[in-house]
Amino acid sequence: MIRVLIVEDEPLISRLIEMNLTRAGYRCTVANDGKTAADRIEQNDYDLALLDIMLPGLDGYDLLDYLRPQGVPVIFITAKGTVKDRVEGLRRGADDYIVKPFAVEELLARVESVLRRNGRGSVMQAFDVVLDSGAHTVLQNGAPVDLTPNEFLLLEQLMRNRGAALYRDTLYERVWGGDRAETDTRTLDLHIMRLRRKLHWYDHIETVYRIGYRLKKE
Amino acid sequence: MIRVLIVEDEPLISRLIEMNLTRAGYRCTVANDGKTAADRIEQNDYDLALLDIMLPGLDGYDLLDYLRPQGVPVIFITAKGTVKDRVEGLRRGADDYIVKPFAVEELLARVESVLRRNGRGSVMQAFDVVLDSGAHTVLQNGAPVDLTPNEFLLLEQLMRNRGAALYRDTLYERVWGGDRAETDTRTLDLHIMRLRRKLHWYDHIETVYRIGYRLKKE
DNA sequence: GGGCTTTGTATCGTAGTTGTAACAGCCTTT
DNA sequence: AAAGGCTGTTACAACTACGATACAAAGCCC
Repeated sequence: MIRVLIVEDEPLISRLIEMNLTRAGYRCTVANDGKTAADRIEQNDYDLALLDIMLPGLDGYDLLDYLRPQGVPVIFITAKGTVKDRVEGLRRGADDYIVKPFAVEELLARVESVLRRNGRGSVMQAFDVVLDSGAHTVLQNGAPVDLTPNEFLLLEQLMRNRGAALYRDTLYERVWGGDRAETDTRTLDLHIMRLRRKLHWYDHIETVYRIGYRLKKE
Repeated sequence: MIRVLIVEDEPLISRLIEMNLTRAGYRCTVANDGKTAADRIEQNDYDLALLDIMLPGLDGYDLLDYLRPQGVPVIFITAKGTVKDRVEGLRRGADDYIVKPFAVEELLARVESVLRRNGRGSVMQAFDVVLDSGAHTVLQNGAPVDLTPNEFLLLEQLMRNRGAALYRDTLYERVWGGDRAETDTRTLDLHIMRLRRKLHWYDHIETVYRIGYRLKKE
């Protein structure tokens, strides 16, 4: 279980973050000001902290000083996306920053990326496979499976959206990058085939004709 | 149940949208201005928001900033169909836009398309059949039914507009694409037949002579 | 640079899907 | 009741999409 501390004085924002991270499988704690945040930090171990810079009482920079010695990675949340703020945050040792307003995808991506860099990630399971996005490992029945980077990304997408039919476009976009608009190549099919072969998941990964692919539920 | 937030200050328009979406099976909430919309957003989870850009108080762009972080897809409703507005809306992260005045069919089509792209398929039920547009599956008495893509789309249309007689033109347009203006082929009848046969729905799908087809209500 | 892995294109075969043609039967109007 | 248009059904041929293999290009690690 990955514990995340959210320090943010705007309830609207903190609730958004909490909701989305909780839904993504993280355990969240929210603090509205620097003082209570410091208390929480003293009493608990966190795997990640999201800090608003501008806070009543102790500000984000102060909290960073508490957290860094503990080895807790920090992502700053800042309203002003000025270069100055950004540089200042990173200079002081933040792992990343995110500018309000932000897209939820971006938030999740950064959280995951930071956790990954720090050796922590979310763990997903489907059938006989356990995928650890932090450690970048895939185990099948406890035995490691050797996947290439793209195969890993593809599997991650399928597992993250288990049961849903994912459109070819969507998969191309999420695995190969947003600029890619290919629908006429066999690349995706090829990678699906390689996944099926490596995992012996010929039945578990279902083809949805003319739509895309879907990871069986159950 | 799919929840849709409609933010629109012209009662005539908002009522029109609400009526049609409600009839199509969505649960709607209407807000007349940006402030109340923000309140609603805070207190509820929505699966989709339809935002008029020009609003008293907070405008559509402001609301977009609240909604995007939550992962709520957004469709802008704009009076001015200028290229500039469209681009601006999409650039800021809207999923789609629709220009006033609009056809109801277009509205429904865009709503559906956006929901689908965002993986929020609706689950509909009629008689012994459950259709999940997200997973792209159809179950009859719990057993999966194998439908081809066009059969699936056709069934989806019938179920979404249960009880209403759908014109042949309308069905052609929604299933086969808007550019198609064929009324002289047997294609639609053929697909209706295939649906009736696969689902044993000889009575449930009714023929409306000279008009089109209708899915029986009860 | 050499050998390895990874990736993507080209290609072919196959399975699944689709629509037209053709005809039979039905509905409605006159 | 007859005529004329509409719909139901079948069969088949064209078409599209996917699975699979081989191979070449690109990246990577010594």
